Formats: sequence, C-alpha cells, structure tokens
Amino acid sequence: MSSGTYDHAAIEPKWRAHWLNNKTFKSEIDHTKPKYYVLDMFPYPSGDGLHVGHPLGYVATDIIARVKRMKGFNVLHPMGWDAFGLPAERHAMRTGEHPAIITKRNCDTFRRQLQLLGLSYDWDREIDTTDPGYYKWTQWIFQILFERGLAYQIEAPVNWCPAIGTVLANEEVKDGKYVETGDLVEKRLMRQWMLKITAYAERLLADLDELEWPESVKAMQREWIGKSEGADVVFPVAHSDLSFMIFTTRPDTLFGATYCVLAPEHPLTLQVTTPAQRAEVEAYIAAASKRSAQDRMQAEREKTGVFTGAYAVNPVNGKEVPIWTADYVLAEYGYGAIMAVPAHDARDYEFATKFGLPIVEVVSGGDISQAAYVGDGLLVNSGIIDGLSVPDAKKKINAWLEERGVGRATVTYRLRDWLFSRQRYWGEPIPLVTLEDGTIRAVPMEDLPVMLPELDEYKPTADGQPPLARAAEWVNTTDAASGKAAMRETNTMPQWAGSCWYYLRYVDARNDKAAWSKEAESYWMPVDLYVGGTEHAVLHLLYSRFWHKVLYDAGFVTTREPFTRLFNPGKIQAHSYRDANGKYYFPEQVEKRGDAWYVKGKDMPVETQVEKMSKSRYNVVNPDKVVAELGADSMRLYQMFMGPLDRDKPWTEEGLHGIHRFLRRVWALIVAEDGSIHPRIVESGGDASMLKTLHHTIKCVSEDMDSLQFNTSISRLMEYLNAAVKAESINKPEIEQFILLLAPMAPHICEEIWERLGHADTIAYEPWPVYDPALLVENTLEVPVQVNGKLRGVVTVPADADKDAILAAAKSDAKVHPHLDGKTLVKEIYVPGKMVNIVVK
RNA sequence: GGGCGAGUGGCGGAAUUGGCAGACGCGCUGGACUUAGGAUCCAGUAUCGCAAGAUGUGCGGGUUCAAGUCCCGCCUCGCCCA
Repeated sequence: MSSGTYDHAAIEPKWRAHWLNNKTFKSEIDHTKPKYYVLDMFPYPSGDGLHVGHPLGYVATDIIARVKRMKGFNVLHPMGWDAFGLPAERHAMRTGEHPAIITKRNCDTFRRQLQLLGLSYDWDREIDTTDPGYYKWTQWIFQILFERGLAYQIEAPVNWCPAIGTVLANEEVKDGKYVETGDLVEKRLMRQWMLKITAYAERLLADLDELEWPESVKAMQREWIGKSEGADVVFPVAHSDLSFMIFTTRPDTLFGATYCVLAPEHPLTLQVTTPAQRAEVEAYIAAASKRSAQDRMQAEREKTGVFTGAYAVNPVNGKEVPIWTADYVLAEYGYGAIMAVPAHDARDYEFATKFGLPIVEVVSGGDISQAAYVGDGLLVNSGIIDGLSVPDAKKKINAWLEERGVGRATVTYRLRDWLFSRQRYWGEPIPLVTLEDGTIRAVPMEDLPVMLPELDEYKPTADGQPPLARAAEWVNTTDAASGKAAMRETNTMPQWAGSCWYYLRYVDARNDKAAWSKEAESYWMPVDLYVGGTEHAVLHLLYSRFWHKVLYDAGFVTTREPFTRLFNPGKIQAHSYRDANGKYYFPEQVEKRGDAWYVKGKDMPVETQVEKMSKSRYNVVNPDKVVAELGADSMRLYQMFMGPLDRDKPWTEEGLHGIHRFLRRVWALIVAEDGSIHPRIVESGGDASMLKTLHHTIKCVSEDMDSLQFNTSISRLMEYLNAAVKAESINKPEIEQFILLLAPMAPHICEEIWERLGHADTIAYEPWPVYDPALLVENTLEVPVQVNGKLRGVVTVPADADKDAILAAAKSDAKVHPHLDGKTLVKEIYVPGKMVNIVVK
C-alpha cells in the first residue's frame, strides 16, 4: 500500500476526502483562542469554470489560514457564490432553462474545482446569494436602508443599455459603453430606486485613513468620492436683473477673475447674448452639442469659445468682466458656469492667451508671463485679502461673501447616489409594495423573503416593463398592514447587493432567525485580511463600506469598517497568439519555425505576446488539467513561486515542472523506493550542520510568510532541500520541522509524509516551528574586502575579532595585497560584520 | 496634464538600515546512468576576454569610502484620474 514514488494522483484525493469527511477545517466560536478572519472575494460562478488565474488569491489566503491555525488562531475561512447576475439570465433567455438550475450547476463546478486545490474552507459556511435563505437577509438590509430614508425613488435620466434591456449604474458605464460587455448605453428617463450613499460621503472618505489598504486603492476611493471644498459665488449680469451661480475651488483668486464662461448648454447663454453676437453663439452651441463630454474635457484639445457680448459683475470689486461661452465648461459639472482666473488655472490660462483676455496675478510665487501658477503663495492685487496665504484668503473671502449674501463656502462631492434598481429577472426582488394611492410600504419581516416568481420568459415586457411584470399574480398582492390591494415592485437589485454584506453572513451562515447573531459578529468581525482583485477597488468595496456603516448606525454591527487589511493579487498572464487579422489561436494551434511563430501547417504568421489570461484570448490554462497531471500541490506552490503576489506574471509550463521536481525531491529525501522512511532519516546523530540550516530556514520562512512573500519562502525551502540532499543523514525531528514549514503551501504531500513519519493526526493543527536565535550565532565571519570600493577578496575571521585584527587580515590577504602595494593608505572603513573597505591612492 | 506603481541575465525573479548584484527556479551547455528520455543525478551558465582583468541593475548627472537602493533631470511600460 505504501508506494515509494511520489504519486500525487493517489495522495491528493486521499487527503481531500480526509479533510472533508473529518470536517478538519470547521470553525466554531472559541473565546479561548484569538480569532483570525481571512476572506477571499467570492466569485461569480460563470459557466466556463475556473482558469488558473482565478484561484491565485485563494491559494494565498489558504496558506495564511493554514499558517494561522498552526500558530494557534481560531481561523474563519469561508467561501461562497456571488451567483445573481446577467450571464445566467442571458443563458436562460437563450435556452429557457431556469437561471437557478444554471446557477446550481455552475456552483457545483466551481466548488469541485476549488476543492480539487485542497483549499481549507469551512464548507459548512458556504453561501449562495441566490438562495432565498440568503437573499431574505439582503432584503432585510434593504428595508433598514428604506426605513432610514436612504432609499428613494426618482424619475431620472438613466443609463439604459438596449442590448441587455436594463439600466446601469454610473459606475458601470464608461465612455458611453457598459464596461463589462462594451454595449452602447443611452440616456433614458425612467423611475428608479436610488440609495443615498452621498449621505455617507464624508465618513467613507475619512475612515479610509484607519485602513491597512494599498494606497492606490485608497486613492481611487478618494478620487471617486471626489471631495472638493470651495465656494458658490453669485455673479450678476451687468445692466440686467439676471445673475448666475458659479462654483470655484479657489475663491481666494476672485480678484483675478478676468472673465466668466457659461457652458454652451447653460440656460443663460443665449439669454445674455447680445444681438450682434447671436449668430456666432448659436453656431457655437450647435457645434458643441455634437461633441462628447470626454472629448470636450481633453486637456490637450485646442480651446474654443465665443464672446456673448455680455458682461458680468465681479462681486468682490464691482468690475465688469466679459461673459464667454466655451465647451471646456460642462453643464453637468457644478453649475455649468465658471469664473475664469487665467493667472492661476491652466485651462483658463490657455483660453485667455488664445483670445487675448487679461491675465491678472493674485497669488505671488509664479511667473504668469510663462504659465498659470497653481501653487501656494501670498495674495496680491486682492484688496481685503492682500498679503494672506491661500488657505487664509479662502477663509476670509468665504466669510466676506456670506456676510453680503453673494456666496458661501461649500463642499461638493463627485460621488453620486447609487442607482440601485435593475430591470432584470435574476436578482433580489426589492421588498416593497405600492398601494393604489401611491403609498410605498415595506413588506414586513415575517413575509420575507419576497421570492422570485416563476416566469415563462425572462425578457422585459413589450411595453418596456421589467421581466417581473410578467408575473401578474405575483405583482398583484395585498399590503400586509392595511389589507389593501397593492402592487409589488418589479425592479430587482443590482448584483452588488448580495456582495455588500456576505462577509457578515459567513460569521453565522446557518442562522435562520437572524442574518447573524450579535455573538458571532462581535467574535469574528472585522475581516482581518481581505484578498481580491483591483477591479473591485471602487465599486464593491465602496458599496459594502456604505452598507456596513448603515448597519453600524443601526446597531447591527460593532465595527465601523468591515475590512481591516486589503490585498490585491496580480493577474496571471500567458502567451497568446494572434494573426494579422486579430484572430487568436490556441497554443496547440501554432508552431515555432526558426524565430517566428506560425499557424500549424500553414503559412500564416502569428504574433506572440504575454497577456492577461482570459478565455477571449485563447490562452487559459485549466486547473483540472494541471491538477491531474502534476497535482494540486505543484500548482499551488508554483503559483506562489512565480513572483511577488501583487504583481502580474506569466504562467509557464516549464516553471510548473520545476516546482513539481522540487516536490519529488522532497518526497525522495524522506521516502525510500520501497515506501519506507529513507535510511538517511535518523532518530538522532544526524548531520549536525543541518540543525543550523533548519533554524535559519524557520526564521526566513516565518518572516516571509508574515509579509505574504511566498516566493522567497519557497526559495528558502529549496535551499534547505539542496543542503539536505547533500547531508549524510538528518535527524527525524528536524525533517519534521521542515515538513511543517512546507505544509501550508503543499498540504497534501505534507499530510502524507507526516502520516508516514508516524503521526496519527492531521498536520493542520501542529504548532508552527519556532527558531532558536542561539543556533543562528556564527562563530566565524566571512568579511568581504574592498579596495577603493571594488571587491578584491573575502577573509574569514573569528566572530569576536576586533577591527584591527580584521583590517590586518584583510590587508595581508593574498588577493587584496597586490591592490595595496605601493599605494598610500587614505582611509580604512570597517562596518562590523559586513564589510571592509580600504581606500588608497 | 496629474497621481500611483514598475523597469535587474535568454526568462520569472532575489538583494534588512546604502555594504559581496544576480539567491531560488526555469531555460540552455557539457557529462553520468540509460534501449529510450518531457525521468534522475553531477558540473557550468550576467557580459566582454585565453587569462589577468574590465564592464554591468532603463538613460544622464550628483552625494558617498561604498548606490539596484539616496538626491536632481529624463525615457519607457502599466493602472487610476482628468
């Protein structure tokens, strides 16, 4: 039964079954242990299954979870499915198969694939956002939002995507296209549910400071929230009763405003235009309407604009300044009108230079004859604020404006409220009903979940109503409180809803009385380490922070933030092959001839490049195949060995084989060909030098693991192995320590070896090795010797040798001496334990 | 245009506070064992050079006894924002 060769295909299924059957990784609240909550961003279970790029982060968190268990932590490490979403619904439209069936099949595939990797999830906590037992609580949270006045309806121009028949959130649209599919998006007026995330803008911004997140992600969130402090200022139009409001972030530069600009779409633009300018302005407005906002904002684009003939009065000094219209001012931003301060704004400077408008310096420190000066400095030419710094000037001028009722300090945010309704079938029903008189009522708690009705068709109705409107019996209901006839809400929630709070469900996943218990929440929360891709840097992470804060305010959670530490793994790339027409080929369809690549058997050359692994690029590697051929341990270890976890890096078959070779050598070190423990493993009296090597390895591996540097951890283990295969014999307790170090990364092979070494219990909860600093003390030092900064030799000296002795040894060294001969000694530098440098002339 | 990150052998990548550049692995070269090798083992492998030696971390300067690492000025790539 005990095979002597490393047979991953026998070992891995054995241990996977062992872990599942024994519920090795089941976690329960245990107040005697410190907790550690390590979470992966759960996947959308697509029909394509996983490629090797997907589980990169899962492998990393699994290693962390396993190390933490060995270090005595009570680890919560769950997995689930973010299973609502468009692909299943589209598949349903094509095939008529119910999305729930498709979803279940996909989840089964994903679960099987993840289990194949030996990931140590507590599968008893598995969740599925499409399970009514889960979305019941998603609806419950929606009602908390509704009751707190954070959900409201508007009739609003929305991003309508005709290709998929639904609206999209602003965040899902870029350059007029749906970011996921590239389908065109148009504006359409519709009734929509909104969530008032803007009410939390300031807290979402401020609390970023306390998080251990990558700075880049924090920066993205800050930019997305887009706080800007400034002032609203009223500019009257000269010789008329009209006036317009502008927003500026630089009220301190008001005295430098030498003209104003109204957006072409601004309602006053035509109104203020003088008859003489009318034709020109009208033509300009017509031309501007054809350009996209994106195009108009392009900084590089040549500025255009037209004088309206009218003047505005600068409220701070009564001066009349010309009013222009120009398309670099957008109607949607601020008030669609600006005061232009060419001396201190680059765009205004360019515009003023082009059209010969005056440029007046009001902040000293730059050279406005050359360029706009946007830095700090003392105010000049500015009446009451002369001599002040920029921040002081802002304060004083804001107060001045407010006193006179011509302006006030304001804070604006780029963040907009969250458009929360979708005209889709496969999402959580919004648990509200509308009475005949228009009153909107929440469905009471005891009637949740509002289940999705069965439908024959998943398309919107002919008159453009959401698919749920097809279920007439379901839509027509009664209000529980009044007994009156009522209509159900037919919009569903966006896919983000389920993922906004799933980390809370995991803490108490099987609770059918509440979304989670207070005890479980206060024990497990917050998430200590959250790992997932940067594609969620803004949306998912901002939305869930928002819900979390609402739940915090409502008293349901005890932490202000859900995710203490965030880590973004890089992407796995692979070679892709593409011909001149842009068509991709699978690696097995191409061949190398000389230095160039061609389609196999044809004269069609292909370009090869390293790109992100994806189905559309024909370069995915299937983990099932890798596991079958080389084993899950090889795959896990290779993924961690490829390079730093947060960097993009290319997958290579050869690298994978190299790691597999390492595992075979580990096996062969310990297991003899007949399956017994190799005779080099001895109870005592083994090679003494290996003890020091072991403790050095423990130190390095432990430190590297703490900082998620798995690639160097593995290098250290390889170095130990290289030393071990050269050793005559190794003490068994030492080799056991080595196996413990390897176990979190390659758990199957280590469990097997652990068992063969005579242990009955799983290795998963064995204590993590601790190094003995005393064993790392060297009694001799190898000191490199430089002459004039160039390495000339290395001397070996006793560790306690003093400076003079080391310098003497250095100077007399056979390789060093010739470089000193006949030269004048200038300086001698000895860095204790590190280096000698002798400077000569 | 702004912000963040990156740039080191043929390749992926190592390198506490400035202190032996290229750990570890891949690939490659040579050898051993083999009927065979996508197995295993041994040796070598930054570049130029027979060697001594010289050069070398995107480019150009600088600080320092000493720079991949610090400073100044650039270039290229990636992401985010405009």
